[in-house]
Amino acid sequence: MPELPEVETIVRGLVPRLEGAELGRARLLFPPLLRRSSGSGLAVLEGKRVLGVRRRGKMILISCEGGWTLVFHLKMTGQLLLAGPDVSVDKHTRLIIPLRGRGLELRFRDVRKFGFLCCLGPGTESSAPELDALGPEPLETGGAAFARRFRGRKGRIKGLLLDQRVVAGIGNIYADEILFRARIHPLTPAAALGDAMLGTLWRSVRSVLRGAIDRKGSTIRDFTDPDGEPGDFQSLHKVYGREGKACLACGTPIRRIRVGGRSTSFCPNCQREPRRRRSRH
DNA sequence: GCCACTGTTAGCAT
DNA sequence: CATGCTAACAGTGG
Repeated sequence: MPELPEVETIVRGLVPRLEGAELGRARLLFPPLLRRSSGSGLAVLEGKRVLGVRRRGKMILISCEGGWTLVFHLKMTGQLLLAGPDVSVDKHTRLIIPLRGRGLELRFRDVRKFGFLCCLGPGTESSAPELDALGPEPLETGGAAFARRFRGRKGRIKGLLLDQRVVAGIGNIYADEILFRARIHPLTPAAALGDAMLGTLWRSVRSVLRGAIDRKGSTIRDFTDPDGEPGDFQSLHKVYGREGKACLACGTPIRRIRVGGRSTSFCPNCQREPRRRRSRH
């Protein structure tokens, strides 16, 4: 499930123990994980130090000496874990990179194998399509710039929130929570939202994502931080996973529909149906 | 056993 | 360009 708040939680957990660490020899247990690499795979990393760990959208970027950058995407079930070498390695572990002198390993674990890793050489970071196509960071974008990404667009607002090219980092859970907070129906065409509502949407994006980061993310099934600790924002979800339960604002049963193939939960009273185009008669 | 469902997103058809 | 469906994979629950 890792969306922006979960990925941010992972990055914050990695920073103190990864930055400055020297990488050992990587063991790639599931080679298809490595989607893009310049030259000889991960061998180039051995002996290099980690200079920084940061997040871009839902991706984790680990920059190393020599201008090399590791880019992880966790997709549905990926995890980055810090474990002692004595901790058992299960069948879902896809990559192990020892951290020399720290008694720790960085491990990538991914039950469904959707996740990927890119190992980008010096100067190639901006040419990676995975990064290049991403929209702006929602927590670093002002209200006017945010509104501009949506204003006048014909697509449904939920679909646009999920589109990583429009804005980076929002996934299915937080899209529903954001729309509930903004009191916007998920099927509303973006073009039907005036600047006032786009402002409300922008503030909802920020408060929901910040609140979730404060709670260290949502654990629905298997999300954990690098130490294996779950988040607890799921206890504050207003609509996701609450189909049939009473809306916490008005008591109306939460409904679940499908929008663009994605399960979508909302309150039919708080989030009013967009005006349908009426056929003339 | 079978079927539906799951937090992502790339690719392809319409 | 927009929208909608499927696949990639594995596990869970009815």
